[in-house]
Amino acid sequence: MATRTSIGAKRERARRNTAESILDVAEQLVQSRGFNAFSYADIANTLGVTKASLHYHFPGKAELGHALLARYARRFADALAEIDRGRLPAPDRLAAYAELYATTLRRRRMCLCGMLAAEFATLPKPINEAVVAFFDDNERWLMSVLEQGRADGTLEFEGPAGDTARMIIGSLEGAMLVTRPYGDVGRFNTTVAALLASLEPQA
Amino acid sequence: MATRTSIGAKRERARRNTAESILDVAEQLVQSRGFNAFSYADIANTLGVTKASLHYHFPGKAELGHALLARYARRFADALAEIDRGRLPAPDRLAAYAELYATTLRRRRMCLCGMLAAEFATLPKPINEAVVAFFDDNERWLMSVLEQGRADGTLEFEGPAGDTARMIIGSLEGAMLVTRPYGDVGRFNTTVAALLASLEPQA
DNA sequence: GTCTATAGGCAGATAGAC
DNA sequence: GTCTATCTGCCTATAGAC
Repeated sequence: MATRTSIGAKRERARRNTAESILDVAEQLVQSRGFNAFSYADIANTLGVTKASLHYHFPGKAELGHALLARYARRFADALAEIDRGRLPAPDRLAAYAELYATTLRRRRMCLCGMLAAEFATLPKPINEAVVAFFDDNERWLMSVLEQGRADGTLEFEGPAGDTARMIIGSLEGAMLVTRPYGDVGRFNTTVAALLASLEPQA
Repeated sequence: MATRTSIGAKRERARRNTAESILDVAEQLVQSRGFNAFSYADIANTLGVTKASLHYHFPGKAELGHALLARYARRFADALAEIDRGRLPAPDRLAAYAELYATTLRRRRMCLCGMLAAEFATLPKPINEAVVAFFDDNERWLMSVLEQGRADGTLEFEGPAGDTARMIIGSLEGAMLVTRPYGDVGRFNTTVAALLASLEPQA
């Protein structure tokens, strides 16, 4: 049968590249405008193809969104793994983590999951579940950094590490959210500096 | 001429009440679903009137949104004035401020301006300007509380009060944003507790 | 003030040719 | 894989009767 597994490797690569291009454009649109504020027509016009063509790669908007989120979560996990690879002290890992957000903001984008969290009440269930999973992953990673930092004395905070992890995620997402209307990254940076400083051990 | 000033006071009141009801429903929809995810049809169905009737009170969605924001900002300012009226110590004022957010969250809503900040790139200019003005107002109020607290020794923080004010706004907005997918207000409360504790003078 | 009726556009989606 | 053509439905908005 003429399934995808039987088509040539070259074509398969082309198909994947098209799909990736679609996700690239969709990602930019969702992160800057929101899931409910972009259409297949937007992507089609940007790429110079028709809407029908997009439906070949992603049957519907829900599937596109889910694929988008899966890729985003994978990349984010890779970025965290890359930070870990450096074997940096805990405070430096936190700074590197915050820098991931700053980079997104400099591209005038909101965190994908922060945007989707705002639209949560209107999204398909699979997308919602992936959003929660994303935050859970972030929380776990931060918890381990925080606990390590507290153990070796490079970080200082009270209560469960999970609470502080949640506070960090919330603060970074919120700083992004409020900063974007001002278009001023400095606004974000001062908040991050204050946040990281509050976790430093008292002299 | 048959302007609004010439109609009876009774009718004028009825008109205002209808307009208020429309704003009530719109507010609920925007805060839970977003400006781009509700329609005149949603409001009309909820109130049991037709879409055309809504257009009598608010010519278009942009005007409705602007009126909504104006009312919200006015009420928020009133709430802040009410907090000031109590002449509480600075830390208590901050707690009361955070409680405004908590109340919104308990009603399963996002801060109106936090939601609109997410959708910023897609909104009419007048709405965007009102969103920025709202955050500016909040920042000013927090600044004065923070400075007063630092002066009388009830609060402790480093750097300009404006930076800490921005951090507080961002943290509260972000905590709301991330908490909503979990539907667990406790998540929000732990962040707020940590935030307020970090501003307490060191023992 | 609220209604019916309707315009005009864009959304997401599908069928079928190439 | 991408196209043209088309469907259906919902959107914002308006005209005009009551």
